[in-house]
Amino acid sequence: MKNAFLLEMQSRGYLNQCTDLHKLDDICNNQAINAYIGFDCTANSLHVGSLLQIMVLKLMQKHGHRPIILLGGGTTLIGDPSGKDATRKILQQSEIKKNINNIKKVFLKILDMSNKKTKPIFVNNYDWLAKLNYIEFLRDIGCHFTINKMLTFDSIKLRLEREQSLSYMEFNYMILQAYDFYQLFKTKKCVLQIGGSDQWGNIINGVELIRRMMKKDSFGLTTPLITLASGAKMGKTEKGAIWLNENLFSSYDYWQFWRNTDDKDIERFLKFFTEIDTKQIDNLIKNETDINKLKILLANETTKILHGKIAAKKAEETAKSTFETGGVGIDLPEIKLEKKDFNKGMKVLELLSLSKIMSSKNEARRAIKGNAIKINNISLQDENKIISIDDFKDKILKVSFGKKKHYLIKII
RNA sequence: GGAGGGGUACCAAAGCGGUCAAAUGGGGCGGGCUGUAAACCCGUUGACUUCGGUCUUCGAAAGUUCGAAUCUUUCCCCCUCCA
Repeated sequence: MKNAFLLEMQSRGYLNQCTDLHKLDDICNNQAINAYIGFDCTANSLHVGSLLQIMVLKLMQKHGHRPIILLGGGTTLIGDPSGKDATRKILQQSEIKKNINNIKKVFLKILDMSNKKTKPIFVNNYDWLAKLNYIEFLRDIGCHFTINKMLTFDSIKLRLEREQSLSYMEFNYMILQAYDFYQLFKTKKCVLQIGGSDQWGNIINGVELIRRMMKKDSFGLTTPLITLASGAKMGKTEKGAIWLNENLFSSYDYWQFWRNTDDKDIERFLKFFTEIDTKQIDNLIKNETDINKLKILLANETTKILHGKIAAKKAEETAKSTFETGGVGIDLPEIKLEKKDFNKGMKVLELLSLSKIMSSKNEARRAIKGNAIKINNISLQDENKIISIDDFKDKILKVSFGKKKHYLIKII
């Protein structure tokens, strides 16, 4: 392999499987290619679980190739059964549209929009899928798929083996995705589809379909599934989702997320999620004795990519003043309350629940009993304490829950 | 369509008339140790409370009972086998 793009894919650990790496290598050496990745639009933001794919798109741009971003308004209506035990909830179209708009913002921030040659193309498969005629589709496309083979794909097989029901609607998902690739191949000269390793089946179906329909070569490539050192999937879980959209997850929290990376993950993550040269990363890993410095580097670089330099700097400084000197950082979440509420003083329980720091008074009580609440860095023992104006310094009250969550209550 | 099994908290799963706001495990959150790490140990995990209690919750509704997650009826949903 000699193509710079693919070599870097490899050295960063982005390569998992490819339909024909040698041929793809040749093609990439001779021309700039268009490649696509499809993103699921069930939520109104992507989370870090999708970040690796986005980094791949960014890397393509770096090497002069053009990314195509498929925001699947059509397929989201169906729901990919890959890796799922149960049918997803069915979304309304209007909701999907909203999601797409919001998700798109992240790409505009991360990817380079200025270079005409590599400027990403956004497509929505609703545009072609919605127009399909059922009978025609079955005759033209459906005839290329055998049930025998479809049943052998993991997305289907696992679901059936676990005796979970699979609707006919979901069963069709892989055909639609194959059709997407075929469309993009035909209309956008897209020769490569990239996806997570769970997409392998869906991807090779597309490659097959293109071969059958057009007698032409196309390629599929998957990235590895990233698991955390703890074994958990990255970015998931209902409560702890690490959203990429800033309105759902602040740049400071994002910085903190990376700062708290497991020691064992640090090398992989530097390669996956930053643009630092891989040789330089190897050096850092070898020579840096303070792993926390690497974590800060990781946090800075990742935050820079998503939220920009200034946000990264602010987050770093806030972390410094909050964790190292116990002070007050500018980037800490601010909660504004009115002055008149404090005229007669306010019970801490009231304050904690009203400010949404705690979701209920009971929870606040429990936290106080568990020694988890600090007011202006002083551990709070008395759940009946009354907070008055005098407790504020320069109209600001610092409230901490645990060691890591700090809030500023501001009087207005 | 016929026969059987089942729906319990974030998830898995016990309970099968009162001692059940519901065992246990996982997850979450917090505390300790540390390095804002891991591992480990401990606590906590429905809401409100004047801390005495009060209210809501075991698929839904109605009923039996002094008393129901537990019994009865109807309905909804899921699974297995047969057609």
